[in-house]
Parts: sequence; C-alpha cells; structure tokens
Amino acid sequence: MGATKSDFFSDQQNEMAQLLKALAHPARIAIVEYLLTVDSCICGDIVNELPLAQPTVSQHLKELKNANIIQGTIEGTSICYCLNQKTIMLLEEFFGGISNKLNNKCC
Amino acid sequence: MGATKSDFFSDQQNEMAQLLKALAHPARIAIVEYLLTVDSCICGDIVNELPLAQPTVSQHLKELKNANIIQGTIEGTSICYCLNQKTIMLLEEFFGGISNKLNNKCC
DNA sequence: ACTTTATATCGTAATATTGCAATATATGAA
DNA sequence: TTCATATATTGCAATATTACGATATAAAGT
Repeated sequence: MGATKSDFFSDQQNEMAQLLKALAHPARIAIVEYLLTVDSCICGDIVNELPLAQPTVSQHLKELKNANIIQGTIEGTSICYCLNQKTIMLLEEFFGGISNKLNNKCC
Repeated sequence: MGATKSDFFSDQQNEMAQLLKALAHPARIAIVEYLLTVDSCICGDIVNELPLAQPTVSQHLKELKNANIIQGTIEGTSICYCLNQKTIMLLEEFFGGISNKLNNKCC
C-alpha cells in the first residue's frame, strides 16, 4: 500500500491531479513565474535563478516538461524553455469551471 | 535531504505550492467535483462516493480542510462539507494571471 | 446505560518525492 | 582532437505521501 489507486478514478481526474502535482512545488512555481518575467524564450540560466543545485533544477524542469507545462528547444549549447499556453489554459478553465458552478451553491 | 527547501522560496510561492499539492490527488479532485454536483451543502456520504476506505477518505478531507479548499460544519451525527469559494477564486486568479502575462510572449 | 451511525486518529507498511554528489552526454570553440 | 560550457542521468539518503486495519470519539436514538 501507499501507491495512489489511479485505476479507480476517471482519466480526467488522474490527468488533472498529475498536472497539479507537477506544479505543486515552490521551485516549480518559481520556474513558471521566472519564465513569465523573461521577455522572450531566450533562457538557459534558470539554474542560476534558483537556490538549488543543477541536478535538482534539471529534475524539476523534467517534471514540468513531462506534464507539458513547459517546452524546451535546444538552442546551441543551452536550452530555451517556455511555457505551454495550452496547458495553462487547461488549468485556468478547470478552476474557472469550478468557480462558475460554485455560484449557484449555498456557501 | 529529501525535504523541500521552503525557506528559500517566497511565502506566496510556498502557499500556492501547498494549495496545489492539496488538490494534486485524483481522490481529492473527485471530492471537489462531487461537492460541485451536490445541490446544497448537505453532504455526509462522501465516503460512499469514493473507492477508498473510510480512514483514507477522512485523511483526504483533512488535507483539503487544512488547505482551506473545503469547509466542514457539524450537522448532527454527520458533517456538512462545502467548497471554500475564496480559495477557488485564488486558484482561478493565479492561473488567470499567468494566462494574461503569457499573451505578450513568443510561444 | 447501551447501541448505532458518522467521523477522526493512531500506527505502520508500501511507495513516491526531494535533493545532491558524481558522472555522463552533447554542443561549440580553440 | 581537446577543452569548456550547458544540461541530463544515476545512485542514494532523507523525508513525505498514500492507504488501511484497529481503535477512539462523539452525537442521537432506544
């Protein structure tokens, strides 16, 4: 025991949980927010922006990539990361949907 | 090692990460979605809605409560749970904000 | 007081995440 | 080719999460 019982939930529920889990870490929130402050996608120095060692940052970037929250394209020696608009929209819509449905409720 | 280095991130980043972590599980997504389908706050049978044992559901509810995503008020023998609109709005605004800032970017 | 019903807590095993040192890979420059 | 730079992977220790049986608590009915 200890493993999440994914089989018993809907695909949509599992996917949203995965997406939220990928963002559920301050370092990964910080990465997303940093990408927003950069004017273009010319990145490559995310490691220097975070108070974590390079392998740790690399791991966090990988998780964000796996969840389709960011994209990385090779740009010479470094990698150019940027946010995936589609995924952000999905998240916005999920919470927007909840918010709308909530308006008819009591609390 | 192993523990998240919360000290090095901003309060806002840590709080958002905590909030997302509280939702980052299919069972807890399912609970939120179930609460949306119920007309009023008269609940009390969330345990029967989920494919998990009662202590496990209780634990998930506790996490949602701790994160202020749901509220529970005692209603006789059972407990009446409902979503916390303020927290949902906070999440909606977070992703809405990201989405807005993204519009000026390249990808 | 006893029983039922609803929910919470404890204890613990299985599994997952976090973080980093060491090392690997891959590209561009000399 | 050799070196430097940027990023990824491996391996592992520390910690956190998930799930549930057993047990506790608490309110309402008998």
